[in-house]
Amino acid sequence: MASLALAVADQALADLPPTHPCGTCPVRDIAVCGALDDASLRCFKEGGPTVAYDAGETVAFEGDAATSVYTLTAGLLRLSRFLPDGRRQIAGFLFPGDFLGLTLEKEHAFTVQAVVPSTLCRFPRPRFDSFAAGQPALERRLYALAAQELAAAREQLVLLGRKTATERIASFLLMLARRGRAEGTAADDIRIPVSRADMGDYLGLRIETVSRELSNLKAARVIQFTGRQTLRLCDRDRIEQLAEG
Amino acid sequence: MASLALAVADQALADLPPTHPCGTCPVRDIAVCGALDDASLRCFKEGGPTVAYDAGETVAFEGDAATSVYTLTAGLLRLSRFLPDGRRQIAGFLFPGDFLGLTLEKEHAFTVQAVVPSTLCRFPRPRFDSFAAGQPALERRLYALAAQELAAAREQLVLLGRKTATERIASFLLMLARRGRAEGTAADDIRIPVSRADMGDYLGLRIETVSRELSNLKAARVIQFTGRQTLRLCDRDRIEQLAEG
DNA sequence: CGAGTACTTGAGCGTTATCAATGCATGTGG
DNA sequence: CCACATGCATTGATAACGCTCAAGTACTCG
Repeated sequence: MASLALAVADQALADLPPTHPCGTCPVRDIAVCGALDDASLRCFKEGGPTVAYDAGETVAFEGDAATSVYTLTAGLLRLSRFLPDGRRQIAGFLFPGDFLGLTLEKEHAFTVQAVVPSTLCRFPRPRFDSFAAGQPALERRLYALAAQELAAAREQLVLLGRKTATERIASFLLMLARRGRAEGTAADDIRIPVSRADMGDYLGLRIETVSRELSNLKAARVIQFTGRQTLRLCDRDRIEQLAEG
Repeated sequence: MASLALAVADQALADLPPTHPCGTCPVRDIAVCGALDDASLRCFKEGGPTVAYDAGETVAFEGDAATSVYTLTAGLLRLSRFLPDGRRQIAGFLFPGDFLGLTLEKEHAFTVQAVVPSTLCRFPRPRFDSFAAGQPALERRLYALAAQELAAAREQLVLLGRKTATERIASFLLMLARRGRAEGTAADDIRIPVSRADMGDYLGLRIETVSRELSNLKAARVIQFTGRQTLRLCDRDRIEQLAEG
């Protein structure tokens, strides 16, 4: 399946001019652009710049006019909302290949920030919309992405509304394990790509609680730290049990 | 805007055979079907039955094969997830005109139940998918709906992850007020269409907490009950302040 | 009018938040 | 190379918010 997609992408790229920016795009086949053939892509990308952000930099503030949409080509972004007194909720993370701009609203509903140095491929929204209108495959892909994000958000609703701190941490680690596996990491090796603070604000917990729960799992020999951001699942059955209550 | 949509719908309906089920559909112009002209609609709906459920009945269980999609024509549905020990989280409610089936997954991710007696317009999924493939307007509408649901789910993430009980209740009441206004109710009159139990499981609170918070708002003269399920906002500024922390 | 269900109110407890201190890397300048 | 600053993570003590358990009240419907 993946190899088929790659083959198709290679085929398409073969016909792109050697200097075309999409020729070296690391997420060419997994991003929305994957819905386009080479001729469309060539036209599509004409003039759209690539932009880079350092760790911590803000791509867009909540309330800003959403004049562009993006594909994340490298790095990691977070979508967050701030309450007036400083409380923060992270609504989700964007990984390479993910699309930023799954909305018809004219303003950003969340603040978008780089967690680590990141690069994005930018498309002015009017251009993107008019282009999409003539490309049913692209629109279908957008729908598929939105449906997928919706499912993920609803899973997170269950976590935030009804799971205990232990269950939240266990669920989060399993989610990372799943993602890591998809990227080819050893099945039980996990890299937590964010700080404890981001983890807490994603899971609806304070940073101290995150730390304590991780320490509990370590003490129970369910996980084993191999670094501050890396760990190994020692007892996958147990952690799956913990994640579901 | 609404009147324009109605005019277009009337135009289209004028050409439908008098006995066509869509002719009397109360949500004809607001549902996904609104993206279709009369000829398409006539063909689209051919043979798809209307189904009815009593309050409390289950339309689909989590894990069931999702063999159909639906438009809710009357009533109210809830999407819920149950944890092994009986905890329940309601991920959302569906109101008349809403679409059930915004996913490409083959199984239902949530249990769907009628909150009050409800009727749905059913479409076998294979038929719906093949039909949609030839109707860009329908696919665009699906994307719009998914994007809208995604935004709503992310708002709810903020509520569940970071808001206090008081803030959750206030936010919920304002949401109902907004919805009521869209349907033409007096601006500050609210009908809570669900039980306290449903309210709690939607807001990540216990039923007792919901009750207590409502009592607090009543004691503070911010709201005034006109019935168990109906109330009036006496101090909208205050409640908006409460909702945002 | 009576039975059953839904909702409200109360008392006490537990999980997680808050406040505070300590630990542990990494980096900088003397 | 070490002293120190800085940023992030861990650990501890205490408190608060919302949960649990229990009783009481008020609808709704036969």
